[in-house]
Amino acid sequence: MPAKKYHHGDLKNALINAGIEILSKEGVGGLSLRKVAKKAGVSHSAPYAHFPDKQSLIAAISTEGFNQLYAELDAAISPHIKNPKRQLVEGTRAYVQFAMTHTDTFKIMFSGILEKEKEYPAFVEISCKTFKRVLDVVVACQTAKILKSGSPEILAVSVWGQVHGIVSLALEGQISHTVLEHYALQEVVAFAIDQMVLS
Amino acid sequence: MPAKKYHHGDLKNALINAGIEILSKEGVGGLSLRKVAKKAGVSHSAPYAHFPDKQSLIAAISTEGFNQLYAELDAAISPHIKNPKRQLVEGTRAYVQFAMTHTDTFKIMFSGILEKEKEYPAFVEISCKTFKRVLDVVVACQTAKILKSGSPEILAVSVWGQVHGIVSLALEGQISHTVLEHYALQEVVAFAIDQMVLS
DNA sequence: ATATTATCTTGACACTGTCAAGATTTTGAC
DNA sequence: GTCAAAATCTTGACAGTGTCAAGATAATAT
Repeated sequence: MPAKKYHHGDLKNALINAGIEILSKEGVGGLSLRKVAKKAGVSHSAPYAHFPDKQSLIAAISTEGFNQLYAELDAAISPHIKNPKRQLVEGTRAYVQFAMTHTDTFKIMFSGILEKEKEYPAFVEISCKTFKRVLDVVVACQTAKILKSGSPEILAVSVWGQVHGIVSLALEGQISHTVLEHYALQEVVAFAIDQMVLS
Repeated sequence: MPAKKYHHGDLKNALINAGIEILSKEGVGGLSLRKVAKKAGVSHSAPYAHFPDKQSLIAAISTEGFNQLYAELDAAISPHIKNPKRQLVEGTRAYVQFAMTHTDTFKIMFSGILEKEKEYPAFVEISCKTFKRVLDVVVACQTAKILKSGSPEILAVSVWGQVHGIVSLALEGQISHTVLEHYALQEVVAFAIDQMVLS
């Protein structure tokens, strides 16, 4: 860390990381461009040299979140090339783990705070890449007769939606105490996935 | 509509309705207390006589949304007392329909914009009541051997999460074009639910 | 070395949520 | 019915926000 120069050197990434940090400490509501700028040690308008507007910074943070999610998913799945069922189980476990560990990043990625996601190519790319990874696992499970045959895309959406929905409801406090007091979220999701598995 | 008096008469509900209207026209990002006040024809501070803060108005709007969701769910389910499977099918259809028709109300209900939902008793009540309604259907399906036996609460969470997750992903544009171009959202959800049904 | 570009600062603007002080109306106690 | 208290609404102010314009500074290219 050199002393503060006029030019920051890597402000763009510094802003993204400052944003992620604020997000985890103050939540989505506490995330402002000016706070991010201050945390990065620059003036309140400096971010505009790197992001055309706040939405664009949010897109960058979300993209970074997706990159991390993909990495964790892949790390959980890859060791089990020969075992489709464990791919499914460990993948969903990693997804739930990510959501619980990086709650607010997860929210900003999926809760519609980012309004025109299609306008951010990097976001679309990693988002599609992630879905493709899910698709791979689903196809592997289909050929192993662990999941029903049929359109793999729809089935992948079903599986992802299943996990995503339960996690989302839990994060919003919509899942009744009687459930979450007796079972950990991971168990609930595992149960749900088990519901879809054949035999 | 009487001419404008100093006292509005039913400002609280007028504010809620103005909020819902703004929500549907400008989305979550366009919802501000001052716009709501203007639309209701009062000064920018008038809302504070009825809501302690913006979160509280959002809670009221969300509560109203849940009331409507419950009503539509119930209307779709009740006609089929003797047929648990149709209860399940028509209930999910109504849920998807609600989300597609009142997209931004749905978002404000479930996307964590409301930060401390537990502090709003009316919200908690209708939210629990809705879950109970889902639970009823699930139990009926279990006794009819249409859904697996086991903890009905977890199963209800699974079913609700399944539908909710797919709908949420679709609303956020996270479901690939190749899926949503060839199948309507209702079909995708129906497929997913069919996946859980026995036989 | 100089011109161009990228980066950053300062200052301003309209908009936001929120509060305080006061005006107006309704309600309740007698 | 009168009058005090409470509820409702307005006006004015404040700090914080996203965003833009103008200018300062540094890096790059010619």
